[in-house]
Amino acid sequence: MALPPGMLPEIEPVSRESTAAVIARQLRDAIMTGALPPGTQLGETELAARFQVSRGPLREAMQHLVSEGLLRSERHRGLFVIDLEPGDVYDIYAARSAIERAAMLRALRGGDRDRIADLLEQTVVEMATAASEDDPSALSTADLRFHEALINASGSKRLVRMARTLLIETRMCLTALQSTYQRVEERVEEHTKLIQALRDGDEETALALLDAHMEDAVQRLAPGTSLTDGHAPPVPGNA
Amino acid sequence: MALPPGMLPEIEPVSRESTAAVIARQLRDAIMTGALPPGTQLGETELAARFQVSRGPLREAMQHLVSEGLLRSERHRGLFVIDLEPGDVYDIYAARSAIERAAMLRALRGGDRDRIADLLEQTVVEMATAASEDDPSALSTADLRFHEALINASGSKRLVRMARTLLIETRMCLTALQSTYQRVEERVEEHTKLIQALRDGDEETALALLDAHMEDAVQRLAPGTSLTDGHAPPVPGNA
DNA sequence: CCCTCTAGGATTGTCGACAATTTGCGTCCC
DNA sequence: GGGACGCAAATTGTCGACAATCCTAGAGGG
Repeated sequence: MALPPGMLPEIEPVSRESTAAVIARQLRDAIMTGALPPGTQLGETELAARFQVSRGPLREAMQHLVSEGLLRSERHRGLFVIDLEPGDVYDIYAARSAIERAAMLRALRGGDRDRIADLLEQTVVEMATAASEDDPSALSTADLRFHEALINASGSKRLVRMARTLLIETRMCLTALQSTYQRVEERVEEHTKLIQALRDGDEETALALLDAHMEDAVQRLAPGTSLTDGHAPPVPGNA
Repeated sequence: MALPPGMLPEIEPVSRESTAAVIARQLRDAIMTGALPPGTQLGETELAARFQVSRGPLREAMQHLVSEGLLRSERHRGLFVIDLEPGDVYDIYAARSAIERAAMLRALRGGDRDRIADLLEQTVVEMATAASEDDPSALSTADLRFHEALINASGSKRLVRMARTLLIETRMCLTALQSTYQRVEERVEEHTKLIQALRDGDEETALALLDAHMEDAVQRLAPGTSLTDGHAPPVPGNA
């Protein structure tokens, strides 16, 4: 170990990521941003040619996305990008509400409230920047990064893992219904208030704001449904 | 459609499940029950021979289990059954608490409280039977089935999906620390009270009982940690 | 005696080809 | 003209072999 530590940061093996992981990430992004619209069929042969790999690694990537819930697989038929029905929007936000509530609780009680608040504020700055530049896509990305950061801050491996798919699905929702969104100032403001409550250690307010945040989103994306009262989703595409 | 409906129930194609899914399920069970102890290395070649399939479908099954979090994959090294550290126990129950709280809320507000309560009571009967026969393994299985039923009753695809891995990990915990468990009557009683609160629609009591149930389990499995106050897990194996 | 380098074995990663299944269309019979 | 049957194309499922990578053990040199 002749090299002093800290000199060459992040010098990692040329291929630190498996081929399948790279492909999965690319497809994830494509699905998330809407480049691959819901319902499209993904042919293995075609994709293998596009990525210049064999069908083996590609299948692996696809299966990963299937188990994440982004693709649905029909045996001997093909793989399709999931399409989100109104019932799914309800379901996604109900699940997110559960996860983020838990994450917030752990952040509140975990100790480093100020450090976490600082991290979150960073993403709000990104939101504000995107808002001032009138870039809805970047705004949604920053929004999601806020929630991702909150969940990461919880320090729970499993909350993080479970949230990954949910946040991607959320992004799909936002992409699909980008236009019908609220005033950007309001959207930024909601997050700012959330951070303040966290910084103050005000559990009741923080959880209430979080619930309201989710409730707002659900009512905007799937009008007529509600998280708090157990009102049935319009299209119950659930098990 | 000459056949009257309801006559031949569940007549499905001979092989409705993919090969990989069958293998994955078998391995899942083996891991869950402790037949494959934590830390075991799973060689692809060896397993492929045991299951009499090629490495293709087998790899697919393995990758599925990896993404579920039951196996950990070290590139070019092999696949290993995860071993749960005390910090993981904390993490598992924190996540379960979040999921089951949400499921309980939806069950409470969803409508069919009595129907759900009946379903749950069925699993408690299983628990009582296992208890009277002094079969700890069956008791744990029934216990898990209670919670699985609760989450299924929520009607949320995503809660169900996220809970699957958690319940398997819970089973691993119970298997590993089977002996140090509480009085069986108490264990059955806790679930019974939970059902009663659900049937009554008493949200406050139901949620409090659920929290207490989780807190009890965590303190038994990982003494010194607590879910409710944010007390740090002893071995923070988290990100 | 310790460190380094090298060769061996074993395991995973990748590939191309073959087999099984499904779907859609064309044809034939009624 | 309507319906059922059967064929063919396309796609997924499966397989065995080859290549790349990593750990281990041993010899050699300092």
